[in-house]
Amino acid sequence: MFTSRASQPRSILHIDADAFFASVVQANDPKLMGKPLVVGRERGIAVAISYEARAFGVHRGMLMHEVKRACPSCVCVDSDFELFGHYSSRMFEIAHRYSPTVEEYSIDEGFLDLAGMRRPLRMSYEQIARHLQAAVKSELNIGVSVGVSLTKSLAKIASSRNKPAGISLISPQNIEPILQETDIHDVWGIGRQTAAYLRQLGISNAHELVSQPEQFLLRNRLSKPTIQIWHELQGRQMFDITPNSKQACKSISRTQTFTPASNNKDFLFCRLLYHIEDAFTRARAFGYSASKLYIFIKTSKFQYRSTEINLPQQTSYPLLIRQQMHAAFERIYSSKHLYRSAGATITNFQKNTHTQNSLFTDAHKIEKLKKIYSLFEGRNLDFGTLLWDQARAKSRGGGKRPLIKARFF
DNA sequence: TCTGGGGTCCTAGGACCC
DNA sequence: TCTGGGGTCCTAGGACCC
Repeated sequence: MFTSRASQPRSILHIDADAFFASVVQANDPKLMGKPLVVGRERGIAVAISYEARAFGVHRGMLMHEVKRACPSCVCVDSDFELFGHYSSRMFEIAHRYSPTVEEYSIDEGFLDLAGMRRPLRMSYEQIARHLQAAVKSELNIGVSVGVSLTKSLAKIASSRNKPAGISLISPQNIEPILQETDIHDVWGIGRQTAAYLRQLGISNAHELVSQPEQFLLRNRLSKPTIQIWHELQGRQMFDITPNSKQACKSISRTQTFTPASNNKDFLFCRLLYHIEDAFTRARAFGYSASKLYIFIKTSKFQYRSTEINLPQQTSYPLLIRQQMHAAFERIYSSKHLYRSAGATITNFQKNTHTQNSLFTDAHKIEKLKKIYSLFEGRNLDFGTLLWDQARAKSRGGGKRPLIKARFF
């Protein structure tokens, strides 16, 4: 195996599926192969677009009726995340044949550590890339683009150079012209804000960034991630490959936009409760309890008002903490604004090994709550939904018969 | 591009303590 | 009692990613 990897130059491969969702749908239904296709019908906006549809000018975020206008022959389908997940797992299974160290970065892209792999595989890096690409094509019938370079950031640039079905290697010999061709905003981790700031400083491509001395970055107060990227683009590895054993997520969020925007206090609070319940339902499915919540409401001008709630103890049942939730909501709500969405994130998870022994409630009460919750879960209902329905009925003036009479807040 | 949903990580500034 | 300097923790909010 690999003993002294640290002394070897790093070599990282980035694999990125081409139009993944659309490709999977096509691979799964050969009649659709080669046809313009859009995934995401259920939400009314195009989420994934096949290359055939892109040729008609269809792009991400387009409304479905606009898609139909731009490309009448376009086939539109719903997302099928089970199917996508299945193809994703198989793609990463294939990737594991070429390296024991694979990071599943997202459903459709990943990183492989290739250091030390040329000899056991009896292949050059370029051959490894070609074999991997060919294996995915022949076994799954989906196209991937592959980039190989010294760091994750450079490998990302490499894989994006010749999409679709591209293969690209960035070595110390060809690095400079490639960075010159790479717009600063196309560098992984440089978003709109940082790109705009860098342009102000006279930096518009990746090469201009790496040509600056570190002092320049410090003087201009660029953030830690930007400085890490600056190192990465020069071949110095800052971002490790972290093989994910598919375990723990760190937080669970739920949010939804509503129309029209509203400043109805009850309605907003009920939306929050609904999302908190939903997040906890998910957490319970993982066997998690949480001790920190974030709640936020977003104004019609896209400004966030948020706050956090720290619980004295892990919980799986948010009904136990509704006083804290209401107090937190009072901190962020102002009747002066209209709000377009509300959401919640729960975090600081612990695996539930045994039932929580209580500080602020007793075991009997928890057992009772569990029963109530399981009843709701079985019926696809929860307190949040009921409260929301109640608030909606109220805001329509039809609040004669509240679904729940209890005083929650 | 007038903007959906689910994530992760970083930072500035205040509170608090020594 | 007043003051300065520094460390740490917490919170709100940004920025970015897919």
